[in-house]
Amino acid sequence: MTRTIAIVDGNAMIHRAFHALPPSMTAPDGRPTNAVFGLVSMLIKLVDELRPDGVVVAWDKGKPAFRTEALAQYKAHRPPTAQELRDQFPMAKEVLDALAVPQVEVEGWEADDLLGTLASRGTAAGLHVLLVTSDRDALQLVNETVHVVSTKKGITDIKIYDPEGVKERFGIRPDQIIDYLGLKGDTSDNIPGVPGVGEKTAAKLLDEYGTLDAVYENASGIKGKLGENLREHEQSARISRTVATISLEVPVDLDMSAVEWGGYDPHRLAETFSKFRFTTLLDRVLALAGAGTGESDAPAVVTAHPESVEWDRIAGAAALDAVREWASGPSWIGVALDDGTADSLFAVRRDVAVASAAHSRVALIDGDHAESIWATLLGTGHVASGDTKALLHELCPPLSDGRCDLSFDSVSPERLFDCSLASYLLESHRSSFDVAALSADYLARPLMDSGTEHDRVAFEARAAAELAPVLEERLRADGSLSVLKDIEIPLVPVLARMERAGVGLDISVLTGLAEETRGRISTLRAEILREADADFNPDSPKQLAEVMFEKMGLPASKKTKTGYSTDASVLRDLAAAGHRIAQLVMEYRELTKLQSTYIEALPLLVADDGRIHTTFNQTVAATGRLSSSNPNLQNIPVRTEFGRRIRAAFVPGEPGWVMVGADYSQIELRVLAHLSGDTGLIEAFTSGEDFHAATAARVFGVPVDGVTTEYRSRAKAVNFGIVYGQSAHGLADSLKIGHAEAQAMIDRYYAAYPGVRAYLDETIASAHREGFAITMFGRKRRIPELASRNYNMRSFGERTAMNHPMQGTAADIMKLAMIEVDRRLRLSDLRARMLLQVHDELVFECPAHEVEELSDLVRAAMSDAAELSVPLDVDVSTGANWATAK
DNA sequence: AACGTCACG
DNA sequence: ACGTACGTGACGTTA
Repeated sequence: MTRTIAIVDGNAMIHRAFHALPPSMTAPDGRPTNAVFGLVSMLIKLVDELRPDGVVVAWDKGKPAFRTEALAQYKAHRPPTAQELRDQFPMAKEVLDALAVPQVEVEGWEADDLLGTLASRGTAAGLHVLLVTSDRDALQLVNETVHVVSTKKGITDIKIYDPEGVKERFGIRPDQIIDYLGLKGDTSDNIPGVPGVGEKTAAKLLDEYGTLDAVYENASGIKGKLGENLREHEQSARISRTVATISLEVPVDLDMSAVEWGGYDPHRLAETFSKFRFTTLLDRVLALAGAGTGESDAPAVVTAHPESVEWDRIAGAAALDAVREWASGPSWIGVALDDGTADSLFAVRRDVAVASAAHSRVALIDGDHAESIWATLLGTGHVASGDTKALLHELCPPLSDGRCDLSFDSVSPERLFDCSLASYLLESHRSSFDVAALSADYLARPLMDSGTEHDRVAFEARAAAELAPVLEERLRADGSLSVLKDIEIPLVPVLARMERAGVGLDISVLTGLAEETRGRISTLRAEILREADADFNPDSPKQLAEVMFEKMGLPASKKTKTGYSTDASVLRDLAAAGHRIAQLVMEYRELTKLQSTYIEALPLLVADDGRIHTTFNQTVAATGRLSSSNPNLQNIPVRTEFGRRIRAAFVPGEPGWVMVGADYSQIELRVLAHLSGDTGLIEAFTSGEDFHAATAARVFGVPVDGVTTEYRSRAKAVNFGIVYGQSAHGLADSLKIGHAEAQAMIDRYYAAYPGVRAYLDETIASAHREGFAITMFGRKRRIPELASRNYNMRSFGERTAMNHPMQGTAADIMKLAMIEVDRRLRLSDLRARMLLQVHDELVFECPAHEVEELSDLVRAAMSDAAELSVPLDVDVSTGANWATAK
């Protein structure tokens, strides 16, 4: 039997343990022991779960010359290790000695390099090697017989990386890791990489070109800011790669084949552990006795869960036939896609698994033949999956001109079931909606108890087939089935089309802004340092707080968990008091934020079709709103003049086309008017007056034409407050007025709109009774905080209960509107396309001559999306870019 | 990984 | 005597 040796990066693990555990545990002499305790717990867990035959711990001892010579600043800016941790190194070594775990360190080498060297020797000696480290660099060493064990959250939750695992997590092969690190850099080690290149871009480049060298052979052809950055920082990338490369040739003296776990002297172990007060750990070690000393050779007993007996698997022509047969039936069939393997530079082949619960069978369809079954599956089958939108994207590959063949127009929502969406409606705050988690919670069994990554697709398809009827019944019992069938599922193809369409980005607009901004940022930075008379990093809130509140002695007002706050409200007050540094930092913050988040980041995300494709997430926001990521196109700047110049970079994709924006006006407050039935509020929306002014008139008891700007802006703040679940403190903060004054305004508001008060009181009462808040369309949000004995938690729950029906109903209405707009667009002859949704706004592009027809269509569909007791007004505007279509 | 900060509705 | 306005995602720093 092949022996397995675990090699632990002692430095990485002890650091992780130190930060993960509270410093409360101490040895009898008062020295903290949290890091040692964590390191040893992790070792015990490792031995218990993975049963290696031997364990070795490697330590840093200096830095290798090849790294510091290549990069003088390597790990140079690291703050010195905390004294509380430094004290624990000798203790850790003593405890490991007592455990009879061999420890290795070699002058002038880091633990990483020892891991590399020992792994390569282990392989040569025919051993299996587990590298235990939280350091990503080690992933370059992964192969069929060397795996990396990494800790996830905390220190005892572990993840094992084999070559497939690396591919799955990072999108690249282990042998590409050093090139990846060369491109991406590593801030914590002070390795620069290429500016603007992060995880995503590095993986994409390597996926496309294979190696760093190949990237540079083709660098001249890479366009935009990315190409520029790559060319300009080639040396940096190459140096970074050198530094990130782990040595396999450290002169270390250790006979791997002699390493064995369990050779400790129990008496000495008991003595050492009691010295550090590790009594619970001692019991755990002794309970492991025998592990690795013979018993571990016995095969582990795997008890299969009675319900998880494997279904039949069929492949090839039989699988295709079976799928055709199942698709004609009325039961849900489960479908899952694998992660795909790159066939060539352009094509990714993704295998498909299709499962039928009625037949207890899974059909495995090879990616090469998948295309032929999609039409059958989605044209006639009842398809259940964990990610319907992904299936639709798979079905709708981009055409060579970058457009999409909208062949899934024939897909009927009645024949789609999405397990993630179903469970989202049942428990919108779940942490995970993937099929594995749903299987555990709704089928009461793990997705798979054994098997390789390749089997995962089959198990997923099967779980989807079994989950669909279970979830459907749960939703029906909960009264939430119609939200799934009438809103969420029909929205899926709409979102798929929008994602696929993408939005045009004029990079030259951003390049222009970048040039203006760069100079201004460095000037501001220099001025800040001069004003402070100190050299520090103004990007660091911690350093900034130290400089402003300690060195310069400015008055600190607000606190955060970890120290003094330097946020915008603090800076604004300081600037108003005449402190120039605060003014400078405010401007610096505004520019660096826009620079790093938008101006530099967006051009890197332009796809081959010249457009940006976001992802709309349907299971993230607890209220039923969508969210947008990679990139987030729902937070593109608009509030400042400079911000709007960024928004102006979003343009139509074809000459002669324009952008069209359509916004709901005050949708949440209109929903409140409807839900509360308050006659005053309804009147405010039907009178045709400016809404906030009308509120001011009522609240302050003046005629509408006597409303001053000050009154109006106060009324506006109260209106906002209502939507968020009013509190006097919050209002006082936002208006910078006293608590009593804020309370008085709220009282006047409720006096003016008594129906609102009654409605909100009843909403809270019902949420307490039922445990959830609910929208007009039946979307529930569970609010467990309402049952809390903690006042703050409970208050939070009550604000949530008030906010959910307004934010959630508005989200429902917008989703219904999108479904209807999309339907009408497809029925029309218009070439117009819906591109983005920003909560109360939709963004389109269309040929200039279609503007009028599109505007009418959109306005009508949005206004009619729900029947309220107030009109749903929609503002439509058109422009050459998104900034002017506003 | 967690935190502070800030972009949006 | 407490202490917050509701909902998101991304970036840079820090530990």
